[in-house]
Amino acid sequence: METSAGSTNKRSAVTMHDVAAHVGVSIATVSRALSGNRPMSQELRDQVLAAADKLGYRVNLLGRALRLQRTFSLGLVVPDLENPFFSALAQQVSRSFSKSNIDVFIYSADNDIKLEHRAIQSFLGRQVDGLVLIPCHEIDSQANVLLADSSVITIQLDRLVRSPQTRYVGCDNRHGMKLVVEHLHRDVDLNRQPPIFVGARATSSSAHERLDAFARSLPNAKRLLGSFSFEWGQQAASDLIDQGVTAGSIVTAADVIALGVIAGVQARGYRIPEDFRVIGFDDIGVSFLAHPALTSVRQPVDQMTNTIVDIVLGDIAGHGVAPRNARRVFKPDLMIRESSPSSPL
Amino acid sequence: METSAGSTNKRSAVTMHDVAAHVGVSIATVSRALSGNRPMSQELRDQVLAAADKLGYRVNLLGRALRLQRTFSLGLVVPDLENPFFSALAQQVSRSFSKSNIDVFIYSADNDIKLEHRAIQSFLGRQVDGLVLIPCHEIDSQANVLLADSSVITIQLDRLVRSPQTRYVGCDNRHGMKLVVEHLHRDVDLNRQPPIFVGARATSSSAHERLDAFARSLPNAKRLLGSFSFEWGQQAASDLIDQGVTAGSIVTAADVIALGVIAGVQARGYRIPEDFRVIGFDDIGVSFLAHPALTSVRQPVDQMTNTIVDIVLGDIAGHGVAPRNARRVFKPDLMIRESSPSSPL
DNA sequence: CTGAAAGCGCTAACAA
DNA sequence: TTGTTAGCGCTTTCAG
Repeated sequence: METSAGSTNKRSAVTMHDVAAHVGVSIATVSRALSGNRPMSQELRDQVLAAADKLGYRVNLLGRALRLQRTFSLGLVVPDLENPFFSALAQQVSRSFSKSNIDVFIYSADNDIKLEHRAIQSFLGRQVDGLVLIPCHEIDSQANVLLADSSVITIQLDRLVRSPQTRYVGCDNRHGMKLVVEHLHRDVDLNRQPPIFVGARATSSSAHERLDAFARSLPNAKRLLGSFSFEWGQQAASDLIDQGVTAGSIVTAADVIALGVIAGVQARGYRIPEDFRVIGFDDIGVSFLAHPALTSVRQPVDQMTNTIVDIVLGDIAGHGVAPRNARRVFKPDLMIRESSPSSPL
Repeated sequence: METSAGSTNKRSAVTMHDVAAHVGVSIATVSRALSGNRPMSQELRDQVLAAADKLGYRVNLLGRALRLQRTFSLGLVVPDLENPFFSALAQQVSRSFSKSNIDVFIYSADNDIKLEHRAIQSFLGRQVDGLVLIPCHEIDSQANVLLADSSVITIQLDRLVRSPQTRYVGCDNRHGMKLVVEHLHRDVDLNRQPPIFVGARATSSSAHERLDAFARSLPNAKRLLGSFSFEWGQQAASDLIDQGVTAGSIVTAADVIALGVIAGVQARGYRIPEDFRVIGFDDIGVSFLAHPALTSVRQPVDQMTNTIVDIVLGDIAGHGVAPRNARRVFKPDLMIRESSPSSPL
């Protein structure tokens, strides 16, 4: 009576031995019948298949993997699923692999370097065929990335740890920021709406590069640095207005920040884009929530994730893979919308 | 030269045999030293540990799992990670299990019943210790849920497939809607701002229950049904205004819809809450993006996910688990904010 | 075309 | 305390 009440899950699944016994053949025959890539008599195969179906046989992928030294799986470690950009990326990576025979498993590190380590250890221990990492931190994640890379093909996505010898797929952040700056010079009266940068502290490569590119182009512009969050954008807007700023072209390091800025600006009664222009970065995830619609740098996510598929499948097939230090960086586009239109105001 | 260029990942990992040989003991000793739960001499243990460390040994969890018939893993299948409510749920499930020794792996079904099936097959084949499912579809997912439930402890989260005998953890949608209706009766001039429901077609139990509860309480109210998306909310707002509606209390079936309604209403120049009140459901994910802040029914997500942990750990430990048909439903709260304040306008 | 047997890496029962 | 061995479920030589 101490056993589970009402639970009748069959933990001891039916194995190939059961199927073999049922038909009266060897397990080798069952294996061949199921895999289908060895010559054998059609009627025996049909018999085996029927028996497998009848008994409810399901292959134990652990046994197969142990024998094959392949798991047909990929681990994806993301810093935080509540960040809509990362969840959108995760979704897109999954979707790109769904056309292949590789299963993508997502692990959220919850912005915790220890959990990130645990995720990688777990994936490696489970012998994934590849690993895609969006590192939590530009410095602290380095050891984690190297650990992964030493055991299995690993690709960093979006963010890049300081380390020369690891594969990376991402977008050209500097180019994206260049597009933004060109837009400002071309379409904006910068005397009336001077540029202001609301970014994130440089704890990740994307924060780093976007800030850097902006600062080089517009070294005299005001810069505020916080985190990749809505709250920070909101607060930055509030701070600016408290400082007496009543107009400007606010360039942000991410759409989530831009959404916060918009909310903060509007809450204080200013208009977008008449008083403040707002420009985002990423153009993915929830950026469609912005009102007015957000001018933003669109990352070429499809290209990025398809490239990852190519690299991983290439490595598995074993033919001339991207070298270990390959950096595949794609050029983003600027999507001009209402929050910073292409005409001076 | 046809081998991978520059790739030197060691696919053949170091095993217990290597460690054993290095120290000059049997693999059993290595196993005992590493697991640490068998009596053995301290110095030998230290020796083994040192060797394991030196050689870069990492346990192969496939081998262990095959032997133990346990994987210390849980599969979580979500319909769609781009829906911020589901990604927030996934994050919270992960977080709740991070305190345990169970790893949570997330699989996105991309709202596709075939992919959902593949995810479940993959998890079952990989012998997960448990499965948490947010089914894609109230009807079509039934076979998938039953498949899962027949092999391993499985818990449906948030959405419930039509089937009597499966475990479920969720929130009391009818009670949540009741709180909303009470709020309307108590705080709103319903002659000036009559109730309107903007929901989702009843293809999932949550859509179903929320609609049903609203319709029973306010049978004469206008009802519009679409999907769980921002776009639908936006369009519904637009449609209403096109129909000549200029004021109302818009009750939605989800925050994502509410955000769309807010955008749609504001785009047409109406004010919230003076013209239209807007009330959400879930209060999780990106609902903080709303401006004005969104009055919403808050799901008790912590309670829900902690309950899942209890059920799963209980099942694994084998002591008197929740029966197979257990339904654990938690009462939500109404969070009253600016989009529908507690005073008539 | 089919079967016997080895072995992927691990743990635990049994011996010593 | 330590070693030997069986076996978890599978695929694949190697014989027949």
